[in-house]
Amino acid sequence: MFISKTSEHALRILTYMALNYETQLSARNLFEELQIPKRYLMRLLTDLSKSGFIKATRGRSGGYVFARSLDTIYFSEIIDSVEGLLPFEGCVLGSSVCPVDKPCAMHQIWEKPKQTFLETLKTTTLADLRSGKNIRLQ
Amino acid sequence: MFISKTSEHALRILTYMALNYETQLSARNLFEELQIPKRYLMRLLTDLSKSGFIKATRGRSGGYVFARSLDTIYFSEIIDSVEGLLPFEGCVLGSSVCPVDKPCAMHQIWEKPKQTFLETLKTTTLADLRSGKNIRLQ
DNA sequence: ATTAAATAATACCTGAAAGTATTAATTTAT
DNA sequence: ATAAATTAATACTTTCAGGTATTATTTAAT
Repeated sequence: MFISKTSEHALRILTYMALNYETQLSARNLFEELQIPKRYLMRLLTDLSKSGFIKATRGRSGGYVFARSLDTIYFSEIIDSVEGLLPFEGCVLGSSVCPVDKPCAMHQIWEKPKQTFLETLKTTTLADLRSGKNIRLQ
Repeated sequence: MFISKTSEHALRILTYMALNYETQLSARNLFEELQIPKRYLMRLLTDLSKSGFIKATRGRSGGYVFARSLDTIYFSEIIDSVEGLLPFEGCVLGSSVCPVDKPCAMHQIWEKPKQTFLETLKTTTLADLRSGKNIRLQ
């Protein structure tokens, strides 16, 4: 729950790569480290290439490295590219159930933690993991 | 996402019932108000009966009323009975991926909003909806 | 007694996400 | 040139939450 398994995998892949961004990593390397189902992992890597986060080198000594600077890749963008951020931005009970003029019972309960979560996602980059800089919490 | 559709339905059912707790409501009544798929709604009502939140009266003038006082029913208990609270209490990337001694990349990001959310769930009852008392946000 | 209107139990269906399989394309080492 | 090691594309399979269908049971009005 909370985030899809696919987003979960994507985050694990990219955060691991971020902590080792100097080195090109192959699908095999990542599989050994992350234990994400191999074929699924390979597909996700291709997806992440297409999305422009990483770039692939094919052929015998191929593998993946980041296509962009780490400090430009926000956690929000990663989730957004995989499953979209919209579901996180609406109310827990969905926007149709929770119109602005008559908020649902969960609205207040969810509003604050949601904002905190989204804010952090939108202000934290992969570079923040490396720098050891404390991740901003609110 | 975030909470399952089934929890979503359960919350909508119980919060609506809470705002009308004086009156016995049938599945038909609730269907007309909530537009949850009829047969699914009926099954959920049976589940909520078994869980002890509401009690059913069968037969011609049957329907549902609360089985317990509203101020004893916490939002956390509702979600817990439907899908369990555990997934909400662990880390975003799952506890196997995020061991205590080596927290995952998302751990810090999620920790604070998670606590706020859970705290509110655990301290808010259905009675708080009726009383109009401001729901505690942190 | 019969019928209508309600809940209960249980088995089945469906669509989408997660995961697998197969084959093609690319590159480098030999 | 050939083979080995990699990524790419695409189609297939599996699983499960969400939703349906069917039939049984209970109760009250007539």
